[in-house]
Amino acid sequence: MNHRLPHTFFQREVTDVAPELLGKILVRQFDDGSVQKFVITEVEAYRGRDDKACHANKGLTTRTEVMFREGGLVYVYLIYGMYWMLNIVTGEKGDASAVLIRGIGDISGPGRVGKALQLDKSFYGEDLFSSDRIWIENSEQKITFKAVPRVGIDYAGEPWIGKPWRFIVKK
DNA sequence: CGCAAGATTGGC
DNA sequence: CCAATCTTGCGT
Repeated sequence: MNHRLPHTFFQREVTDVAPELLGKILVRQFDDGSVQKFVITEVEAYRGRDDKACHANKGLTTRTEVMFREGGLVYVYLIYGMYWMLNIVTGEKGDASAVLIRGIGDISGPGRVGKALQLDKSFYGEDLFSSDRIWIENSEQKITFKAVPRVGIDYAGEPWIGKPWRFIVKK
């Protein structure tokens, strides 16, 4: 029997949480009551204020405010005016770290993930343990993964570009 | 208050 | 290779 991951699972080092999320089950219950479950297949870690590729590196702003809270919350934002990125806040309060969900089930690409889950700004700050719309369930499924550099962050410069913080499930 | 750019995608 | 489309953050 699956059960939701507790807050303590997320309140750890983001580089530990990210790979462990692979193989876990992302559950979305839509407004009409239907439920869809997806296996998490690809994630990226964004590690707090020091990480120049992380939105929180510019300090606390209206947009990143939720990342500065405790792990276990949802951080969503609109990119390029059309794609909702789904992130999970990790670490202790003030860590400002998060995991970007880049792939679930057969869907690959963070923009398509947001589209499939029908995300919008109302998910900002959603609590993964108490929400009745979106949460993550544990899984005993054993998976193997590979770690490679993140994409789309050339502006961050080294050493951040080289960090192998993009985790992908191996088939 | 105006403007440039973004953790992307898909179409030409 | 570039447009779509809109919020945020920073400069004027």
